[in-house]
Amino acid sequence: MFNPELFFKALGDRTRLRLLNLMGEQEICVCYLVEILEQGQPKISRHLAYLRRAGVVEARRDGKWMHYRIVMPADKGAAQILRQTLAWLNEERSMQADRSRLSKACCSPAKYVALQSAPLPVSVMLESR
Amino acid sequence: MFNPELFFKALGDRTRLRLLNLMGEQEICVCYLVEILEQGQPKISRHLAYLRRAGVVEARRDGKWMHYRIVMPADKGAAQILRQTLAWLNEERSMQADRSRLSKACCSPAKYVALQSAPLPVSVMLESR
DNA sequence: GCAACATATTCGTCAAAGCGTATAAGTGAG
DNA sequence: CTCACTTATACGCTTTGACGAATATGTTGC
Repeated sequence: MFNPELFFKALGDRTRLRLLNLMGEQEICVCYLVEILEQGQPKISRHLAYLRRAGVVEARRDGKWMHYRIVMPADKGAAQILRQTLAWLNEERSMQADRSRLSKACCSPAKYVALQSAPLPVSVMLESR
Repeated sequence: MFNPELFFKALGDRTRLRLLNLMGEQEICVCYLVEILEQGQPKISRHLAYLRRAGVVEARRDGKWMHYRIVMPADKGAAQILRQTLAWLNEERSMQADRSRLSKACCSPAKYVALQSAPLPVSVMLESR
């Protein structure tokens, strides 16, 4: 029982698309999202809540931090469209720029005052072992 | 230069999804849309205008009548998502019911007072030759 | 317990969008 | 030109949603 209207409403906002783009395949901490998008923390939080209500993302608590990840809808059709959308975003220059900034931030979090003690995304942690 | 936000906003409304579902692969007259959805004519017209602004449909005038059809966006990613969305809608019971009512209305437009002289969809015209 | 930190929610305001009613615009028939 | 018909738009109203600022909630360490 999936609701297409709610699903597409969730995708109909630039900030939310940018968030989904940054989550991509991997879980990511809210503090990175705030830092990369350069938008107020409450704004990011509200959009994440919207995405969660729409069933597009899930959250996991890790001490003080919250990690968000994309969750593929049980509905096959919705899942396929979501995957397609992520691939589509991948081709946009501004979305590529966001991901590029994320990589940089992960490599040297000390440069970003707000990220000095932030937990790295899983993929970066694996790479740096 | 396609705008994902606008595109998804266009898909984020139940009435518009129903309209797209009815247009499917074929052009269709506004009067049928009004009749099948059982919604006020101005409402339908407004949603069609929204879809047109978003670049998802195009209109063709035919005397007093206006025929709308889905137009695949030039952007490859958007086109693919739109196609998948239509296929997804195809699986919904309520959407199937809409299409079923459309077929019935086309077969016996006389039953629908408002459709007595309405132009048939192209595919029905071909079948009835 | 408290203080510091990360995140979520509330509040007030504003713009966007949905709706029904009424009306305008475009077309064809007479 | 006028009337009948189809579709589009304007108007007023209500709801939704986006935003920043302030505040609340939840966690860790002391």
